[in-house]
Amino acid sequence: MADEHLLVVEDEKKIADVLSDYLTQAGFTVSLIDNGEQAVVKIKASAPALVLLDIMLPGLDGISVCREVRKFSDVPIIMLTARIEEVDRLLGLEIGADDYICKPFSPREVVARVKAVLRRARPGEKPQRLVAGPIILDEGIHQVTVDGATLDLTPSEFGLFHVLMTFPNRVFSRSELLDKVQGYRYDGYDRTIDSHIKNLRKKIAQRLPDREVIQTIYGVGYRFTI
Amino acid sequence: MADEHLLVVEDEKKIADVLSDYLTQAGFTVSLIDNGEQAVVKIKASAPALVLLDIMLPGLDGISVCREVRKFSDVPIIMLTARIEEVDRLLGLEIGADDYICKPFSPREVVARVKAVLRRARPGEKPQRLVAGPIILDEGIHQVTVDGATLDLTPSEFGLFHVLMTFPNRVFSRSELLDKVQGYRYDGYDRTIDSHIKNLRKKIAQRLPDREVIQTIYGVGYRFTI
DNA sequence: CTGTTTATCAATAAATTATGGAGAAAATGT
DNA sequence: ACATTTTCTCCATAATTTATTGATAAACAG
Repeated sequence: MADEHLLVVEDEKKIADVLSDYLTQAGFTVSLIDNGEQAVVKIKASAPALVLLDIMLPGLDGISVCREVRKFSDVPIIMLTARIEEVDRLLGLEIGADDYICKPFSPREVVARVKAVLRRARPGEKPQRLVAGPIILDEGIHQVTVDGATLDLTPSEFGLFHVLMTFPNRVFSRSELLDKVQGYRYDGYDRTIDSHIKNLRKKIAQRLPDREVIQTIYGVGYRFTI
Repeated sequence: MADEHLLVVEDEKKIADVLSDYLTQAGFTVSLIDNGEQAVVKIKASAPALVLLDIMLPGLDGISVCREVRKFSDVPIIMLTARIEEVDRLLGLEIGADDYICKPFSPREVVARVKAVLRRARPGEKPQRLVAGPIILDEGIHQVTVDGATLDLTPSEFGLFHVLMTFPNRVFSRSELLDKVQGYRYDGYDRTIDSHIKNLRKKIAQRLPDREVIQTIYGVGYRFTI
């Protein structure tokens, strides 16, 4: 098995360690996170192959984490729940997870499910690349290239550009962009987006000096155009 | 956003007020109820578009309210809970809520979730494009095109044209147009609209020289005709 | 013809966005 | 755990865009 990187989000250290042990032994590389906020950040930054996500977490709960993540990534997510009845309810909430495992689970089962989900996720992969003229945004490797040259973007810049590129021509308001990029459990200053846009524009302009790829719609927001 | 009516069931006045403020600002109409019994009656009577329901209530608690309501209505319900652990418990109870938000929550999050639930609940979204002959107004990309050529409109011009185009042939008075476009100001000078109409006409005329798309009804106002 | 309504113009006011930079926060390396 | 680096957020202010207004001319209705 190729060396694939998994992220386990679990606050009970004992469970986390057991999972980590078995998964490592199965040939995966495993990172542990014990809270929701960090999980979202980590997923955005490290783009794991799969996430094992406990529902009960301190701070941002698993359901919210899942929702957040789905705003910027299709990474496979397996939810860990305390009781079987929960699964039905979860399915109704459309949170976008790929599988559910109930506690108490056998490590063997977890490994099997992880492999199953990975197998399922691999072939018909969703468009992990957004292409617009000379610009290519590759979700998988978390990288943007212009005419083949890589742009060195920060996480926020990447997230922002990703949202904009998913809907070319569509205008996004600042608060929409804030929501999509950082999640809505956040009270931020609209104008922070301006700063990121400024830096993003500067980096893009290094490679595409003549074109204004990100346009300002006065009184409304920003949009991306090829 | 269409003017939609929400019901907030919350006994802590401070929280209720904050919620009301933010939701109102987001364009919703909000009613407040501070106890469960009245909530059920109110929901039956006023058929709100969505209910925000605190779990801890004097008298009939939120869970019971939710169950009651589900006997006669599918109105979307978002539960407000004090602790994340409660959500796990609630998920098992199958009370029929559409989403859960834990305190303390940011108003931004609440607004976002309300919109998300409404979006999900809404069957077919409204057409986001208005078409009239060669003229297309696209709300999503905030753009008006005439025969494929883009018009560069200011926010007021766009808003004005949007209102006019929603009801072709209907005459709008100046104060009506002022209200629809800016919503908040009373002290506005009717004749301001004239200026905007002038500029709008000029921009449209560049692409449609022969037709008078915006007509003046002397002593009444303006109307849009194909 | 006369009073009223609308059109146009351009100066000024108001609102929005751009930008640079400082300090905070977060991530990273040791 | 600590120091270093990177990134994020926010603020002040400059630059830009849009809105408003009043004056005046033109069009309209009776």
